Amino acid sequence: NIGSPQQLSRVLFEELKLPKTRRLKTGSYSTDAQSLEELRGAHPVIDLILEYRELTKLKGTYVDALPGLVNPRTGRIHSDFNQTGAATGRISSSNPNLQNIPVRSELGRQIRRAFVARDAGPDPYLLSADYSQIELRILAHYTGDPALVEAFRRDEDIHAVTASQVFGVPMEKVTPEMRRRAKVFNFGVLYGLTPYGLSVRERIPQEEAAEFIRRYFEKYPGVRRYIEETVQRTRELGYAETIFGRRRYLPEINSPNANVRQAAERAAINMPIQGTNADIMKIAMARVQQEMDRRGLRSMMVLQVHDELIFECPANELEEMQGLVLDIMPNAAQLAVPLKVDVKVGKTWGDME
DNA sequence: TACATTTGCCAC
DNA sequence: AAACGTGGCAAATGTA
Ligand SMILES: Nc1nc2c(ncn2[C@H]2C[C@H](O)[C@@H](COP(=O)(O)OP(=O)(O)OP(=O)(O)O)O2)c(=O)[nH]1
Ligand SMILES: [Mn+2]
Ligand SMILES: [Mn+2]
Repeated sequence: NIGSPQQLSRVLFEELKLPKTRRLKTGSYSTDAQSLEELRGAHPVIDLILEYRELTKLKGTYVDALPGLVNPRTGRIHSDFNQTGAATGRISSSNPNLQNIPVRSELGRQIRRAFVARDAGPDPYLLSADYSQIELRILAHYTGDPALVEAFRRDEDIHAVTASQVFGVPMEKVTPEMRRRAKVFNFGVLYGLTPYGLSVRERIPQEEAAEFIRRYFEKYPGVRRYIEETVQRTRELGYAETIFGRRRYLPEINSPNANVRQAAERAAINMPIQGTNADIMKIAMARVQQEMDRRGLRSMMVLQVHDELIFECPANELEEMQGLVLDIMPNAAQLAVPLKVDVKVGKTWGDME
């Protein structure tokens, strides 16, 4: 059974005697996609296993599961949005989780296309409003770092700048996939990614990884100061907090166990920023809905995906809704840098422009 | 049958 | 996973 990591591991490492991957805490060898990537070329079955994994993941979690969750009365999927779902202040979504609908692979995007506008008037559309580089903007506010602050006042795209530098290509040649990986790098380094971690993820030598991270902190020196001050402050107070005062208690930050303590330190670095994002979003949601009610619009707020709101709108309300979210969302908080929101419109969630 | 744990992976 | 953070879900496996 390819779906059993235990059985798969026995075939790969005992019967086929392929090179051993990293060890899990139980002593077995990992068969996750990251590890299997390294075995590509060692045996033709590896590519097939990776393909099997992608297909069974999408089929099992989404394609098979979602149709059964359509409410027969409304013909719609009704997820739970859990107000206290996350320790940072984020909400979570369950039964089903609509905050992790695929988007990355083309096959995944096909699943997203199943979410369509239908019930808002005679000619309904979906409208999405997503904050641009949101946690980097909050970081700029916290740190006051000159390079970060200047970049956002000039409306630059830091994810793209990082991509251009890390992949050694001019800005015009940065692809969406490169920008996505640069995003992982930007947030990863900010929240404690180590040279070891980066070397494993990007399959580069640890020295090279260390050099990328060194350049990141050299470019944005305020970030290191933020990290050190935040960890120290959390040690003293016993909690981390957002700009708006939301707290997360982290007693483990004073643990004698170094692993436990360091994990708490990374959580402490993350919480004020991820949590402020959540606070801003909650403020924006309340104000947007209030304004929609006040104007008596037929548009509906249907989804929240952490820094993104999705509305189902009649065609004749699209322009007004775009104006409304662009008035309210960027002004939900006044930070040291502007907040920016990207609006897209489409018939399905999978193709929005 | 019910529930917990482990492994893996989707999203932000 | 010691080794970015925050979640939820499926399948296999183990226990009661
Ligand atoms: N720690 C961490 N946070 C992430 C990661 N991916 C997304 N986030 C957080 C930080 C982002 O600012 C926030 C919203 O995600 P988005 O995909 O919308 O990215 P972002 O707004 O930064 O860029 P964008 O301009 O919308 O493409 O979620 C990640 O891999 N690690
Ligand atoms: Mn965003
Ligand atoms: Mn987003």
